[in-house]
Amino acid sequence: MLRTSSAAYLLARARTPEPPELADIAWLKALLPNERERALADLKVVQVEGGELLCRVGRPATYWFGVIDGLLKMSNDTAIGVPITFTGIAPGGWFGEGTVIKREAYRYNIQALRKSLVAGLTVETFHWLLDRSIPFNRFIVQQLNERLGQFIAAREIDRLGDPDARVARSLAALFHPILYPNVGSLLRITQQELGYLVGLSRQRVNEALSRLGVSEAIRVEYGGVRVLDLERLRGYGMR
DNA sequence: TCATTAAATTGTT
DNA sequence: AACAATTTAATGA
Repeated sequence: MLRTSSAAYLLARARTPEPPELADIAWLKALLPNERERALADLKVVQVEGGELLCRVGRPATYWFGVIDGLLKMSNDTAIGVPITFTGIAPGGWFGEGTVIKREAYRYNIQALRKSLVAGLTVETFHWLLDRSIPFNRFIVQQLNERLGQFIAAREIDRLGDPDARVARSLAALFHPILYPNVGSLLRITQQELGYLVGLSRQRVNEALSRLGVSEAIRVEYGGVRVLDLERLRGYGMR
């Protein structure tokens, strides 16, 4: 039961965003009043159900997306059909700027792991801001820089043999304060969802989380994980 | 608002 | 993969 969403469909369902949802968009606050006004007018917010695809490989990029609430995953289908997950995208995270800048087609699938609120800025407005706003450019540069760091870290995670360490580092990535500023100290994610992201069974994730809890790096809660010590989580299993 | 019931999530085998 | 226990969400008085 996998529903797909065309850009037109998303647009048709979009509603005008309300202040509480937009209050947490970091880059909006840095804009000049007239630029912010235009961005606000262009922003669309849609609710997507768990399992829905926001963008598909090959579709032309029409929006730059941001997660208001919920959890998404970025993945790709390999030649043999086994999808590989690149990363999860948590509240406050924005993505797709690489593709939007080049005016190309999406190179990955973005799927909602559960019901989520997603904001979209059109390519036109994105470029309009890129052409005149220095704060906006700063945000984008920082965004690209941080994400590069995260992808390099992800390569290391893949090579880690210890499942506990993989869960720890993947979790730490989702608590990245710059890429996902609105996660806070409590990340709403089920152990099943975390299993999808890390590529482990739910049982193994459960086991890993228990140990991370014992080490005081996190506290396992119903339907989520609370970070007690982000540094400890990042360095779990290293010596 | 409260009690009951269904659904989701977790911990364990 | 299956099970029971626990927590949350939904429902209706």
